[in-house]
Amino acid sequence: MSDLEHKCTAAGLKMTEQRRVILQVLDTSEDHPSVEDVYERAKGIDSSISIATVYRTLNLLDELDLVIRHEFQEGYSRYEVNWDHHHHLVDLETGEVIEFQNEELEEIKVKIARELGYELVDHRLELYGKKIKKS
Amino acid sequence: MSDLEHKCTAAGLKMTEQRRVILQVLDTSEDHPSVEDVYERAKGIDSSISIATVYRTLNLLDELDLVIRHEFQEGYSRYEVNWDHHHHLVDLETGEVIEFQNEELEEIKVKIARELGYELVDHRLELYGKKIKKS
DNA sequence: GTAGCTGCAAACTCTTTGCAACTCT
DNA sequence: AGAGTTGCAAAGAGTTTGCAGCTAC
Repeated sequence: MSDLEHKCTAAGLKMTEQRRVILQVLDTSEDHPSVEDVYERAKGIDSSISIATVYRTLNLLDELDLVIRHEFQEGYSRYEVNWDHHHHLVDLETGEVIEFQNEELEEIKVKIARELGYELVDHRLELYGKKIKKS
Repeated sequence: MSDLEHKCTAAGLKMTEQRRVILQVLDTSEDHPSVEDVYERAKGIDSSISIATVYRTLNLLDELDLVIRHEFQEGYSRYEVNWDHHHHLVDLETGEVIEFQNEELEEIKVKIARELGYELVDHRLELYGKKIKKS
């Protein structure tokens, strides 16, 4: 039983076949799949699954904070398992998404929020860039 | 003639009555209005305006970088005039949006991108927090 | 047994678009 | 005059939902 499954049952969710499949898809995806992507991959394992179930499951996982929903200005959502905290750099030429972490950044964000009189609960940072060509 | 109007005509856009109204709305809005908000405010000035025109105009202004489109995880876009560069802290309890700037942050972002082999073109940062209560 | 979950299809929200009429320049 | 713009209504994309049947617990 996977870590994700544990967390779901611990939260009181019934572990149905469909959910098991969706969790497996998320668990083994190295990218940031859209709902459609998750649906297609899940259908490869169990072709009877419905996209409504994918939507409902991803919404549940998002509420439980087991998954992170991204809106990279594309008009739809993309998801990833909420393992470690990191941010994204989107390659504007290829669409490739690169993950990174930066401790200095984390400290500054907390500091900024505190200076404004706020306790930081969540935040999002996305960088958009072009690859530097060697010349 | 407003600064925004100047930039639009300079970009080759025809200055129609509808555009003048939309620009005026954006110019005088202190918040981050949705398309619906802009539409409602514009109708207050010229009730014959259509929401399709608002969508088309905001898309044009976004392409010209005269306006910034935000997606605060709400399922729709919000806009603001691209005057000075800043970021947002969203109050999770009231929905209030607070603007801030931070030079240190700007430097780190450029540095992170460069370390990943990228030239920073654009970026978005949003903080989500709760007001610290005095006790 | 039953509360919760599913698939289906219809509905909903936000946004875009084809078209004929109109209007800036 | 002519290219660009508009309002309208229809269509499109993404997402949610009501319902009857099914399933994990």
